[in-house]
Amino acid sequence: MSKGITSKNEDYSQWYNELVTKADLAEHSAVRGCMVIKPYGYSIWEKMQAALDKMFKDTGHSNAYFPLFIPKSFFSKEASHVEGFATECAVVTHYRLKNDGNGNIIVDEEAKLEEELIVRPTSETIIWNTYKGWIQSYRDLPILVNQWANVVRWEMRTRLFLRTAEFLWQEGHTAHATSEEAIEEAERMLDVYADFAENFLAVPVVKGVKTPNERFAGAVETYCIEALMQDGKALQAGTSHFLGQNFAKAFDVKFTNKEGKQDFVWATSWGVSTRLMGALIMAHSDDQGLVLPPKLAPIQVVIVPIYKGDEEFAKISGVADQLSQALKQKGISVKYDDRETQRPGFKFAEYELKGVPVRVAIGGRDLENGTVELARRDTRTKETVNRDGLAERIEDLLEEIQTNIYQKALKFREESTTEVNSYEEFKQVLDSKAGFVAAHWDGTPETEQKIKEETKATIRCIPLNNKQEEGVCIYSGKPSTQRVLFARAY
RNA sequence: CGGGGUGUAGCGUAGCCCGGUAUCGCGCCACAUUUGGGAUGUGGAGGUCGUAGGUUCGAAUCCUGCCACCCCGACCA
Repeated sequence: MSKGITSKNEDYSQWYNELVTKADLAEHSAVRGCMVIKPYGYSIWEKMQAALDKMFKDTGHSNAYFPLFIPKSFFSKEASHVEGFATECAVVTHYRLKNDGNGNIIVDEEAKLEEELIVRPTSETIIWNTYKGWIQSYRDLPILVNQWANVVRWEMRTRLFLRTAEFLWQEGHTAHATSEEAIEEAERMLDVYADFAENFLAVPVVKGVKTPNERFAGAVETYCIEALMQDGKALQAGTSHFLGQNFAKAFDVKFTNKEGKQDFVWATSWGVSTRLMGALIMAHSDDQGLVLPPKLAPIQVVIVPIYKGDEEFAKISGVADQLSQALKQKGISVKYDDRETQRPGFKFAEYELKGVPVRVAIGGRDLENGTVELARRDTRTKETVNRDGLAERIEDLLEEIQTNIYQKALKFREESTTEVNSYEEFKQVLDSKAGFVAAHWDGTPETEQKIKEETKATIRCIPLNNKQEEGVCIYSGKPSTQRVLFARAY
């Protein structure tokens, strides 16, 4: 491993790519657009899963699993849905290989599937086909199901975690008796995502709704959380959709309501993906490597011994083991790095690269003084502290770090959000400081499209509970009642 | 998918124009000395030059196809 990584100011993209590979999060695989998530990266994802899964369960949802393959005919049942996904679907056409006689393995043309199968890009169709059999009466509702799965979207251009051809995610799919209840569900799950982003990822997000242009294919309304990365580009971190009766109508899912009348079922779907890993990396990390929020760090505390000779090493290990035990009792994950093959400085650099929030170094002087050197990753500061009450102190420090990196990200977002009142100003801000640009918009898809073509900026969302104010559209000059958030986005 | 670029040991590279089986650094292995911010010395191992063909007495080098990655566009979580 070479020393250091590219500075993020020098080349943000390269900084990101190097960070992902050098911090051992993921690497490219032999398959185009697909990544291998390495153990360290996967353990962060597992922590995200655990936290989210609990939040889903706490809001009444259960996990289930639906097939990877979807009959092609299911797709054509919802017009806008098929339009949205058609261009990026992997299709299974055959079910057997054979030897061609020359030692080559080829597709057996005789083993052609009668109906081709789509590798799911999302599961609405297979799930609504299934729900049809589950729902007869209002008494069967609501259905509150989530699945953890992989999906495939044949992307032209991929980036580790941010956009890969195959990615991991969760997708919630719920069915309700009324429109109100479904909207409430979509909003509830948006709140769950925002809560997760802010309290676990330590990434502040804006909750909002998408414009029709940016809406999910098949949705009536798409809610989203938008985060801002350190390069001033926005990242959609999660979406929650109110699907209306679109899928119920496409798959003929009706129920008998309390009045004894037939009605179509109301639906939602919502998801977050391994893209959150990208958000996590780009929101906090620096030129020394990852900065992980303690709540998602696989290793929260690392202990590094600094010793001369076996005897001192043994004594330090004794102190380290004691501290490890005390920390573990508090539910803090700790690693004592007693490798004799690496020197302390090397270890310091390595754990900084991997984003371990707290480092404890114990040396000969500490043995004499009853102290340790306590270093925090977020500020890269260190101090010598007494061993008494150290576990408690570290417990507090972890919380402080969690709060600090959130506050830092929040401050950055606030400084990177600019209100503009003219198109000139709009373009100037986009090019000079980027970030979110709050501007009046006339509400038409045409204007949004023009602005996108001319500036690469899209409307990230119309914030929920947005302040209403009189104004004129920066592009068309037509009247507008509120500002929307524009940004260049991932 | 269109334009541009790259692919040589685990990583980063020289060599390619002008064909003669490969350079350097880091890392790796052994031993010794070291250990409070990426150690030093000595010795050693490791390469079908992305891949498949072609030209040639001979290909990392020339030609063609394919694969992958990076940057820019269109598309998208």
